[in-house]
Amino acid sequence: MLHVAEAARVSVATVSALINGTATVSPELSQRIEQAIRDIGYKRNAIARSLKMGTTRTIGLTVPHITNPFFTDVVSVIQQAFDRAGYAVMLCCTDEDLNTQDDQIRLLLDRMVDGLIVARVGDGAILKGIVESANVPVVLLDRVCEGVDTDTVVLDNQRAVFDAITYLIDLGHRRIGYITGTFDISPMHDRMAGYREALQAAGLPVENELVRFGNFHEVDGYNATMQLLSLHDRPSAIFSANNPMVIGAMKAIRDIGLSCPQDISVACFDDFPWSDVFQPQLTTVSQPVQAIGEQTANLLLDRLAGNRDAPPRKLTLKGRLMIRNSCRPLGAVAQSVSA
Amino acid sequence: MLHVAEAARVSVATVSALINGTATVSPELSQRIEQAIRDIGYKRNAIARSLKMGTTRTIGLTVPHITNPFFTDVVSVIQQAFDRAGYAVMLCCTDEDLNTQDDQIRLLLDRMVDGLIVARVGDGAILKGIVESANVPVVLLDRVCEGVDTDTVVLDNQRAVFDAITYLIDLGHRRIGYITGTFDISPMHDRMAGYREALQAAGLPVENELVRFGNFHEVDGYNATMQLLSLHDRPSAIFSANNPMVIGAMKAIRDIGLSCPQDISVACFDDFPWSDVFQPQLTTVSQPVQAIGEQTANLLLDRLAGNRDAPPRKLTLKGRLMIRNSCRPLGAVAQSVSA
DNA sequence: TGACACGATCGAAACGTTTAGATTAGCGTT
DNA sequence: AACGCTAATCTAAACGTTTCGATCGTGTCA
Repeated sequence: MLHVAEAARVSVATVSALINGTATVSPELSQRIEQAIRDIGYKRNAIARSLKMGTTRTIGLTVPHITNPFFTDVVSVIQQAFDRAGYAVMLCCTDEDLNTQDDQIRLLLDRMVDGLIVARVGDGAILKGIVESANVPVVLLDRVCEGVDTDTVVLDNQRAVFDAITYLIDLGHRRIGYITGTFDISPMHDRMAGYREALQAAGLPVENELVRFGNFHEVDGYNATMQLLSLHDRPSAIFSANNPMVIGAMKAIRDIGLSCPQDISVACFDDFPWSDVFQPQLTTVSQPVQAIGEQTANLLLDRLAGNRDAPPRKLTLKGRLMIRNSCRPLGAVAQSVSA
Repeated sequence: MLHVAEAARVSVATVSALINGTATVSPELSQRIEQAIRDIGYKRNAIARSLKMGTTRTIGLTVPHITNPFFTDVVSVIQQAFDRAGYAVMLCCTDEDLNTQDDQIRLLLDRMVDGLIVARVGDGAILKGIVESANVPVVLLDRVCEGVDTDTVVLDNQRAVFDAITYLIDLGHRRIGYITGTFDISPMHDRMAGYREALQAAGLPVENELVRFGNFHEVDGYNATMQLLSLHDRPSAIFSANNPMVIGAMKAIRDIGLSCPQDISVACFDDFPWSDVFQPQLTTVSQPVQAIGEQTANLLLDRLAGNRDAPPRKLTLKGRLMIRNSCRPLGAVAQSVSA
């Protein structure tokens, strides 16, 4: 900017005024300045601007895994929304690791991001401290964090799983295997509650041997399913509480020589774009990713626009059970077995 | 830092020296400073530091779509690599739009990113100008850019498609539909060359009616396949040059009442994590995403480590044909038809 | 004609760091 | 006792902006 000012024989203040439109500058000088800008190829240094203004027009976004299609879709929507609003997005993947997450959030705050969207991981204690000491708005995505009182967008997970399990029960299933991630994040907790609630509502027992834990990855779903299928009285249906693990479940079913839905019914949380096309067409709980992404972005953009003092807002969206052909009525299975 | 200095009764220079270890500071002052840092909860302002140092420890990454599993995987690997190296990643999705891409790259450069990874879009002319005027290292990912002489990581696309089409020909297919994206990006150009080459090597004609263009999205694959299937003499196999479009192709096949591989064989570029599990199990060209991501990151990290003057390096990796069950020997098809 | 308002422009401080060079103190040498 | 050397510390400039308040013509009005 100094060079531009010199070339146009004006002060830097005038150049700044013209660029930002913060004061009127005469047509004559305007033209000289614009010419100089073109000649020199001047670009405003956003870092210096950020330092002076105290705002970076950048937000931080942390998600557990970007390869999980749910997060991929949501990240994509969020990225577009902030792009439209002239913000850049710094993306971090925490890989479901607490320390990584804390490091990354600190990194983002050091860089003076104007806001933060966090699909958190693990225990919320440190997060709570960070969020409270940071003086930027934070939106929690997908996962609530007890004790952290801030804007949040989540799904009604309990209800969604309740519906899915109830559907299986209505089909005649009585022993339903359940593969879950660890309970330290709220969706896993709430989904499990939906499982329990559905069984209890149908007067069925919640059997510990039917509930298996994994660490969200495909391999965990594989191992969990192997265990479920080697049970003495094996389940007739399996529900996976997330989407990568169901791939593992399907591999286990294949490797053990069974097939879905003939031998075992399968449903899971989170939809795939190809669910309609490949066999078996999975019955899933579909999350409104577009809405989730947009609402999350809007909550943060609203805070960034200055609405800092409004009380925390919590948005709860509804999932939708997408019934396809991966679950069979148990009557039919029983018949074919007895036949 | 000023407050810390005051609280510890030292100068800011000493605080800076201690924090960065750029000079020895006495145990006594060290302790006072560290205490003050803890008391105040001081965090170094990375923006001010960047302004002074001329480096942000941030890189920019632009990809056409983050929802394309290929880019998702690569982005994930790159993100991890830079995370380990202490860099933040600014992610931008260009949505295959040239103007969006140019805007985003300019945005990233204004923010003084230390380096750039670009999976480019459209015509490379503007990109060329931007890259040359930017004085940061740039690595081209997945797509070369004629005229832009910089580090590049690509797949041997022509060879990969040659292998895939040759495989189909060996199965007995003679009329092979080909769905491609526009040729302004090098992979589409090279893949098409592989298609031609394979046909010519087998003495088969390249028929225009069998080649359909789309804009990379699922819906384009759908439309293209609809056109191919309504041809008077319809193809016995279809190859999709990217991965979202094959989903559309499968939907078209289903909607028209055909099935794969019984009625039509299908193969495509880019693997899915679930290809092994769902039916039909797609035969695909698998890219070594881990290696691509790592090599790309390494090239840039090497430049960032100071190796600026080495000549541009171009890495070409090999794809791998994953043969599954979505392609049928044409003999068998012919028999079942004639039977 | 002098006072005044107004529009255009500029000078300089500030944002929070890093760092070159100056200063100071302590200590051994001669 | 004077000197020089080293280690520790500090002063102040610089990075590239924004912005407050000052300055300076110019035209208007009493």
